[in-house]
Amino acid sequence: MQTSQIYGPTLREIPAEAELVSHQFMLRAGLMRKSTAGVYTYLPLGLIVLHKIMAIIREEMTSAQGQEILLPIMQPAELWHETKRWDDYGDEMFKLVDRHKRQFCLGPTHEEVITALVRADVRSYRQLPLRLYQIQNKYRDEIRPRFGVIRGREFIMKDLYSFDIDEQGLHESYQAMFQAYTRIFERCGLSALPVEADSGAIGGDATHEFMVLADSGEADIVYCSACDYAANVERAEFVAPDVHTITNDSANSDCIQELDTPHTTTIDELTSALEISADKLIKTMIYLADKKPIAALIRGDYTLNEVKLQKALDCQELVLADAQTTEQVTSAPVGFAGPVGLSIPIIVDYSVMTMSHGITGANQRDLHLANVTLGRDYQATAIADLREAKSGDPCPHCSEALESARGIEVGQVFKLGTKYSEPLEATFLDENGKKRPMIMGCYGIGVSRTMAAIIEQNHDSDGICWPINVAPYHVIIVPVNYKDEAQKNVADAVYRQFLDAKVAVVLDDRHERPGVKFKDADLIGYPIRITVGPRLLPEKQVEVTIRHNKEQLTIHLDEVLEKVSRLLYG
RNA sequence: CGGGGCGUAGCGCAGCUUGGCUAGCGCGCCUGCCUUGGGAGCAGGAGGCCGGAGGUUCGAAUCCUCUCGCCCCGACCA
Repeated sequence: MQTSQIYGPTLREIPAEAELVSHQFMLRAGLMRKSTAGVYTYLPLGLIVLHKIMAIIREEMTSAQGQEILLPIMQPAELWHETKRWDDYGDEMFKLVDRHKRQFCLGPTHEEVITALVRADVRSYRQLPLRLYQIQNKYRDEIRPRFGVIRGREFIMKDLYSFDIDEQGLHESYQAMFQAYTRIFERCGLSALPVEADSGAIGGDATHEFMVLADSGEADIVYCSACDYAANVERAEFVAPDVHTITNDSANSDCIQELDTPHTTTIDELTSALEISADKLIKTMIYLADKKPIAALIRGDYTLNEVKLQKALDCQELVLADAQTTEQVTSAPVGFAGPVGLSIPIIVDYSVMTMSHGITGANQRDLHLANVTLGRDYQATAIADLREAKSGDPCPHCSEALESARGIEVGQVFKLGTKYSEPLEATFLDENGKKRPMIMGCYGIGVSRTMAAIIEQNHDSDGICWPINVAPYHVIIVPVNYKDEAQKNVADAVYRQFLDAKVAVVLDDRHERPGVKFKDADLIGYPIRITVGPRLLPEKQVEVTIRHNKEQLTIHLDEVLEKVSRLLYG
């Protein structure tokens, strides 16, 4: 291919809308253009990269006994009603109506359709296990599309669904996918970390997310450098404290004392007014769980994790109560809530179990209570792990201090169990002729997002440094002056030589000044650049530049194909 | 959905507060000359419904109302 023929206009300036480097470079290098918020057109170079990522995925899916199919984007509402997700998925789903007033959605995910497909055709355990996958556009009406292709409303995803006869089979499918994912991201030139995760709206038991560590990532994760524990903070657990410590401590505690705390409503104000540290305080937060008020208690210096609280409460909707509700429930202004005397459910974090001299709100204006003790002064409806993990917290496996990082989620694997096969009645007859629901798993990779993640991890100030496996082309040949007969002849000859050797090569045949061509080559990120110029040509030599480390080699024309091939393919 | 910001040439922006001549600048684009090792130079040129609708006014990019779109922060998510 010749660069003059490639439709991929490069931009000198950074488009105002792009915040992340990956987004900026994808636009500047001419890989894609925006169509509307969260929706993009891929141009030739960008599409080649996508195809390369997909090819890697397909190979690994095939090795893991995956079979490719293509499910519809447009899906009927009835299916989604069967699993109750038509409403549960809510505003995030693009919904549409046909001329007969029938309702449809653009698939945000495909559990329903694929389960419906399999239930129609699979009846016997002899037909299982099945691992079916697709690479398909998905649609989610994101509240706020962001970061270019990383949070789009239309995006490309690979999703595989496994159907097994029992837990053991599911476990094998899960492991097979887990390992395939590890290989896929490695081959894409990414360092991706599998972390324990929360299963969210899709539901299910075990789940891991594959995170590409990047400061620009949206997910907060913690990991242990002493063992292999790693988790999304939504999920990261704390070990429950020893029960014996609790009873002993509370027996020794002093009686409740009232503290005058005029206009002192926040943790910060309390610590300075009372001259104590935040770990002596008990934060009481009033939430509305499915519209009913509940109180959640956690130590003053910790952050409450709403995902954990929602799980502990087993509710659909969880929001922090408004001021009015809080005042009604606690009969005090916001900032003076406490557990003593409350008549709503009280969920207590582990951190509060061992606190015998806790300071809490008194449910009365300008008043707090000291020495508040669980079991004596108030009762817990439930005790749970509600705390959000952060750097320095103990690892739940080995107690070493955790470290924190941010990550871009590029893939996730779920054990779904019978969450979809039961409501959708995807069943089979086992060897005893007994009807059983299939045991399912689902496994996704954000393909378009992976492309952005690769750029986040592989770039410098000049542009993208594509890993070879996903580079749109491997080599670019840049004649310094293509109008110069000698340079043109050599450049053309080297180009032909590489073409014949089946190397993915482009020739910069534009009559541009060299600076322009070098800048574009760096921006687009061809792994190897071969410069044909007047300096070395008399010696029958060319200059070979390695994009990712800027290393330059002088190579004789007779050896250029061989040496470059070795650089590329080892 | 709450908070903030922005829509003026393909891209990046000025002009708007205080209404007034033909709406500007840089980059890109076209033609010619010239130049060729890191986004050159000279000369000429094309390109605008100033996001849209309504209003105020003798007169609106500029003021008012409504609307659409885009971006950022937050709550939600591959």
